[in-house]
Amino acid sequence: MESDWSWEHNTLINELIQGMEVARKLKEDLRMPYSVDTRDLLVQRILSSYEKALLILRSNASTSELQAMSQTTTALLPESPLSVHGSPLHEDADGGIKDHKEVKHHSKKRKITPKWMDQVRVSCESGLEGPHEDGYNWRKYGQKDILGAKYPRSYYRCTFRNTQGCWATKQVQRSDEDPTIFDITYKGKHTCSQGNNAILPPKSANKQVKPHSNIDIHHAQASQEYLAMFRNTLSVSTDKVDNGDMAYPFTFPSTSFGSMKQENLSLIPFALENQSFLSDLYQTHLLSPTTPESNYFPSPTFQMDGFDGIYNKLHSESDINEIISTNTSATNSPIPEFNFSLDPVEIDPNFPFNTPGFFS
DNA sequence: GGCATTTGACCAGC
DNA sequence: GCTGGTCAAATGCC
Repeated sequence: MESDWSWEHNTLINELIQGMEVARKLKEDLRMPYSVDTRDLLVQRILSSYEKALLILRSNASTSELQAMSQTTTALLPESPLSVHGSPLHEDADGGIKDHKEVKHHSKKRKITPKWMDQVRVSCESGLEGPHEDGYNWRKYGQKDILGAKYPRSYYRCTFRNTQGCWATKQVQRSDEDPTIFDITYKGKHTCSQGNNAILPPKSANKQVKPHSNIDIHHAQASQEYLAMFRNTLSVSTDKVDNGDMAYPFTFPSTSFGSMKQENLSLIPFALENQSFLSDLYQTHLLSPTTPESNYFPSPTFQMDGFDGIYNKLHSESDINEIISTNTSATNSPIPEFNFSLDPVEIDPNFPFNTPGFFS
């Protein structure tokens, strides 16, 4: 009980601190000839922090529910170990917020589905292709016109459903507002061999996936999902649990994620966003707009397990919301346009850079 | 031929 | 009765 309150308390404090930090940053920006976009971004972040803080204060939800809410964004990863039962955060179909909910299974037609679901938003710069490359092999089994929706909803299930009994499914719904955005709802965990993969499967041909035994399954899946989602210059955001679609502008490099080298570093913003000093570090050292693309990620040692290490540090809703609440800023340039403020860095001198998993 | 996709039908929940 | 989710036959592709 006490720990429950402690968790809420810490989350609340974190949100308020974050809001304060961003407000301070905005204040600095107001003295500089920064773009309106940058200021909008900062304002959005401030509002987001305070909304979340208020939500915590107002919420009648149990601590576990709040924690579940906090973890919602980690569930950007379809394979995140999330299990939320009957959270009041989930509205019905009319409410539109269905990030997680218990899936009933008492129908012959509607087969048994695992007890968690997850929803992510994926936008594709091309606007033409669906976000079907998420690292798993899916087989489309249906398509339905949804009432009130401009575009039909597609239903996919794991290719290995029959061979390996994998009951993971996903639904893909193109957004009415922005056809380049797809709402993807994942249901069920992959119990097939894909679920154990740490290595992104090749985009080509046989689609066979080789297992990787050394990486924790969830993080492996997480990494894989991230990689796959961004492989085609996708930007991803989760639906805000509390207030719709506010997103922070962010664009990813139009480079292939097929090899887990420097390109993978573009995942880092997700992990760093909420760690202000890390965020600043990233923004300054890795994302300088004047820096050629090849120099975006100057540290060749900044690799995937480093990301995992950072990913491990993410626990609160703000962590993840900051990380994945992104928006597409599509450009035709091969060099991504990062709508971040590039402020001077204030690196915590006590930060343990030698922490295992950080600069590995 | 094998596999994936399409699409109309079926079923259960509301 | 309407709607969403799933099934399964038909079809297409490699």
